[in-house]
Order: sequence, then structure tokens, then C-alpha cells
Amino acid sequence: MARWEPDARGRLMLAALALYTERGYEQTTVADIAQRAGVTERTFFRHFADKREVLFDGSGMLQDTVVAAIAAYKEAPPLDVVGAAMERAAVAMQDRRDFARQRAAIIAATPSLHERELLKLATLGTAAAAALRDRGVPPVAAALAAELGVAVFKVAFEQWITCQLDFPACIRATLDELSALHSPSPAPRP
Amino acid sequence: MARWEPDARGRLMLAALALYTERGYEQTTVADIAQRAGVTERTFFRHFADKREVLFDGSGMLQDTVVAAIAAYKEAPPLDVVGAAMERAAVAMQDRRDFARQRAAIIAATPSLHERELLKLATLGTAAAAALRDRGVPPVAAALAAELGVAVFKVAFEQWITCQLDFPACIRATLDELSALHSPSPAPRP
DNA sequence: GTCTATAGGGCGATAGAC
DNA sequence: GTCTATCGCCCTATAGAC
Repeated sequence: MARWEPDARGRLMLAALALYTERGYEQTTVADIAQRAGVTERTFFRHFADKREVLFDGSGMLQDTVVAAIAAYKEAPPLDVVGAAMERAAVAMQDRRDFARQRAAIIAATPSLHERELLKLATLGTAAAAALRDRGVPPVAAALAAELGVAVFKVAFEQWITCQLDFPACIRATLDELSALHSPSPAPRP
Repeated sequence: MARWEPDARGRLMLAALALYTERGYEQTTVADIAQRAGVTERTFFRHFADKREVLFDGSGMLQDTVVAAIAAYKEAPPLDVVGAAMERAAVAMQDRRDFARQRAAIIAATPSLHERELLKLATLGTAAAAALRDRGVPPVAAALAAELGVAVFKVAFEQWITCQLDFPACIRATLDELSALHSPSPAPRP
């Protein structure tokens, strides 16, 4: 028998998700989470910088996916590149809709977690802008296109967890809405 | 002589701005701020919900300006409405560029403050979306247009504090960049 | 793993304005 | 009398230091 149960990190994440749902984020102490995971409080802080971070473990991977997709995409206008990258990220998240929904419910109920989520998305935007610049997109256009990409992601994510469509389809629908916003007249005469 | 000096709130804001600049946000305690303002620590927390909030006193007014501008603007496509509202907000901030720059420097140096700034902008976006819906814009288009408005505001703000242009001009320039992103070919044959 | 400083909330007391 | 701003002290949990 091992000296410690394996995967303390995974148990801490599950315990936090469950407790935040059961009794709310603020009513849950780090000691509670550690106890349910069968480790000490100190161990929690070895794995996660703070009490919020335990819910954001996948955000680094999401960012890597987006950045890689931007770098790899064929020659195209900046907006098409970020659109395709966001769809790619959506594909990677598709099979975790129940988790995403539970997590989103906790975050929506907790301003402090909402803040952290926004920081992660902003960091993703900054990384996306850098990846666009690496493709030769001028700085301001890159910053703007990256922000639009994140905006599309946010709106599409909201759709995804509240309706039946799958995530990539929500991204495509939101990208269509974005185009429509820029040509208010349904069909400019050809 | 009054029992207390008036405007404890204003003194707390000034003291916080000065101390955060002098020695950094994390190296400043609430006790330090309270002491410089001549009140107790407890009084600080009666005026501001937390140590960050003291830097975001104006954000409610900014939001009111944007929402009012959206409600009052003439019949026009959603993107034009938010664009005009952001320009209106920029006009209102124009005369506080030095303050904005000092504040931005503190925020840029402090992830925790960056988080709070993003939350305020997200809240502004939500309010702008609601104001667009009140004008009859469909929900998804409203959410997307509001996000675009905030994106333009962020990019333009960055321009404003790093270059010589005035804020409304930065907004207009960024709105032009936004249009350009959607029509990559310089001039589609008429 | 233990120790400590700080954030931030709860509660009652005080003193001025009205 | 009421209302409101401030104070002071006690408390817990976070998060960093040792």
C-alpha cells in the first residue's frame, strides 16, 4: 500500500467543485476542501496558488490550443484565423459540457470567481494577439481581432451551456452574428 | 470644530493612490492607508468593500454615461450606437489623463487589480447589452455588440495613455480598425 | 509542518446633525 | 427622540514566511 493515495491534485479539484456547489464558495474553507480530499491545508496551497485557482486548472491547456491553432492556420484574414482557432478550442471542450455547466453555475454565483475567469480570458486574448502578431498582423489589428475572438468565445459559451447545440456550432452561429452586425442591410446588392 | 475632518472617503482614495504608487499595492496595508487618511482601518472598510475597490470609484459613473448614451442615441445599427456611446464616455474622461495613466500603471503592475478592472469592464458590457435590448436589439446581437464596444474601449484606452491623441480620437481610430477587420480587401469593387 | 500577518466581517458604543 | 458616521475590539480564514 502506498504511503499516500495517488492524485491528491485531482481529489482536491473534485472536492472543491462539490463543496462550492453544495454550500457556496465563500462558505467553503480551504480546510474543508483539504479534509474531504484527505490531505492537509498546506498540500492544497502546494498545488494551487489560491482558493480560486482550483477551478481553473484547464485554462492553460485552452490557451495552448488557441495559440497553436492560430499559428497553424492557413493564410487568411485575421478574423477568420481567430474564428477557426476558437472553433478548434470548442471542439476540445465539447465532451465536458456537464462539468462546464456546473463550473459556470458556481462562477456565476461568485463575483470573486467571475473576476478570475475574466483574467484567464484576458490572458488568453493577450496570447492570441501575440500569436497573430507572429503571423505578421499589425499590433492594433491583432489586439482587436483577439478581443473579438474572446468576445465570440464568451457569447458562444453562454449559448452552449443554456441550449442544445454543440459548442463548435455555437461558435459558428456567433461568428455569423458577428458578420451580420457589420452589414446591417441583409443583402447589399451585388 | 467638527468631531471628524470631512470627506474621509476622498482622503482614503488619495492616500491609497499615493501609497500604491510609492510602494506597490501588495506592500501597502489598509492600516497604512487609513493612517495616512487620518481614520481607522475599520472606517476604510465602511467606505470600500475591499482593498481594491478604492481605485474603482468612478466606474459606476462611467457605466451610467455609457448606458445613458445608448438609450439616447438616434435610430442606428447596434454597432454605431455602442461606438457613439464609447466615444461619449471618452469625452467624459478626457480631462483626467494623468490620473488615468497613474492608475493604469498601478493596475498593470498588480494582477489582483487587473482582475477587478476586468470585472468592472465586464459589468459595463452587461449593462450596455441590456441597454441595447431596451432599444429592441435581439439578445445575442446585443451581447455581441456590447462586447465589441468594450473591446474597442480597452484597445483605445491603451492607445490613449501611451500616445498623444486625445481619447475620443483614439476611439474613432479603433472603430475604423474594427471596420477594416471586416473588409480585408481595401475596396471591394463597386 | 508550524507560525504569523493581513483581509475583512460582526457588533456595540459614541457623538454629532437633524 | 432618530439617523448616520466613526471607533474599537473580537473574530476567522487566507496565504505567505520560516
